[in-house]
Amino acid sequence: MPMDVQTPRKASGSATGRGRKRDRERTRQEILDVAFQEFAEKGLSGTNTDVIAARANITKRLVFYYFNTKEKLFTAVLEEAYAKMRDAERDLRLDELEPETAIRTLAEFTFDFDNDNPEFVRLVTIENIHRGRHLTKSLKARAMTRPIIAQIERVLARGEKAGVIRSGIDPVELHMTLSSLCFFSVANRHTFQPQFGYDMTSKRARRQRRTQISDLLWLYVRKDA
Amino acid sequence: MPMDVQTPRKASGSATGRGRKRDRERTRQEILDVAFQEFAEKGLSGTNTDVIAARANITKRLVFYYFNTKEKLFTAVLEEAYAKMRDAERDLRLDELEPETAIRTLAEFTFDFDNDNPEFVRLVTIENIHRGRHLTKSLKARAMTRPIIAQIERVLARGEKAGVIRSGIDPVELHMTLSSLCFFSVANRHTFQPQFGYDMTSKRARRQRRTQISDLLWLYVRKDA
DNA sequence: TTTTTAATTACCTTATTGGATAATTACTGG
DNA sequence: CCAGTAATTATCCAATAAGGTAATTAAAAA
Repeated sequence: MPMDVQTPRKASGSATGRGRKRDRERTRQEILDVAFQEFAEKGLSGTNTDVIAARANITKRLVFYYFNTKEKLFTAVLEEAYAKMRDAERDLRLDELEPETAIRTLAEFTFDFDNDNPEFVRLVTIENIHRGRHLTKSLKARAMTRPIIAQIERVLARGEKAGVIRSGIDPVELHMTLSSLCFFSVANRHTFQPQFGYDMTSKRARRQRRTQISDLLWLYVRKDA
Repeated sequence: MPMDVQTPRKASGSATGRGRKRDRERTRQEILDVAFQEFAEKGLSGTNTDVIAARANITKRLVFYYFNTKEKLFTAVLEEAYAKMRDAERDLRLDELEPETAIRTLAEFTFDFDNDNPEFVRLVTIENIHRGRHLTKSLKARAMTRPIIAQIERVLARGEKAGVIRSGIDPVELHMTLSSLCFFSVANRHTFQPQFGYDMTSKRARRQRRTQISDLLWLYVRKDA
């Protein structure tokens, strides 16, 4: 059921009345923003390019003018979304924290990010349904993950040296464990809730889960007494 | 790109030549089986009912004759898939195992189930993209989960009494933690691999992850020395 | 056998939707 | 201020696909 398709840009905010200033970057970005929402909401085949155009107050032709195909638009949306997350990760500055705090900060950050950005989680989920074929093709993917893995590596090394973290932990494995726990709490809430009566969106459940995951992650890496 | 749509049932296996015996249950089941594969592969909007019909060697009309709408067919597929998993869970017989073995068996079972049934994982993922609206409507969902939660509860109680498991563990929370870890390793492998260079499908990685999860789960519930 | 019921098919209809063609018009550099 | 470039629109199209109508035929009941 497509929503009502408005005519392009009549009274659009800052515009001059009929048609606004031509601005390549702005138009491109508006398409990306709307497409992000639409793809996250409806998936790849579920998304209608007409609707994207309408919501961005432009003609459909423009969408293809800038992105050529629906798939390429999806790829661009995906890349931008990942880039935002990796940027946020980079600002974490785990190196300045003592090991336990660093691990817990990482856990809480990841949990908060996923919970605050369910559209991002949905987008990643959708990309997995498509077997990651867009991300694989794009392949700036690998480079982007290096910083976070490197940060984790350094925390583990410091903690080991300080005698508070056990040895032999694979930073990628750690990251996967953490991602699993955080991602699931957002991605699978809709099937989990009706089955187990556990509403993961409530403030209380969310805080509890956040603590739980932080504890679990620390338990996983810390050196036993 | 729909695959070539064959004409209905000409040389179909056990048939008599032109058209086979009319069998309500068999036809229904064949539709369900094909639909399961198609939905798991292509999602709800990505699936074409023409293709389902062709692969089941029947006319499209029959699909609607038995299931009325595509959505209802999807719901039926989903219900059957869940039922199968819950059945397998029921056969676990955790009550006959000592606490640590029971926890590890549960962990390994869940891991194996998800890894052996990626189509199931995909189907659940797709249902989450649709915000669980089919499962919610069906609502035999809740009843089906009771057995596994009850089993976990009993294991925890026994372990507590025996002094090997700590108190205060919520069985649903435990189940969620385990599901997260296992589900992610299948559901998100396609975005994880190109980003982190970690191939979760290899025999070695799979065995390692399985052990890892079992250890982590036990670490999570066991009573500290 | 005949009648009835229900499984099955052939064919149709209408809405949707990626993407294409071609004209237009707003900026920009000279 | 004018010409060229590039952003933008209006319009079209062919393929797809969910679901419907009505006839047909296999099996069960009588």
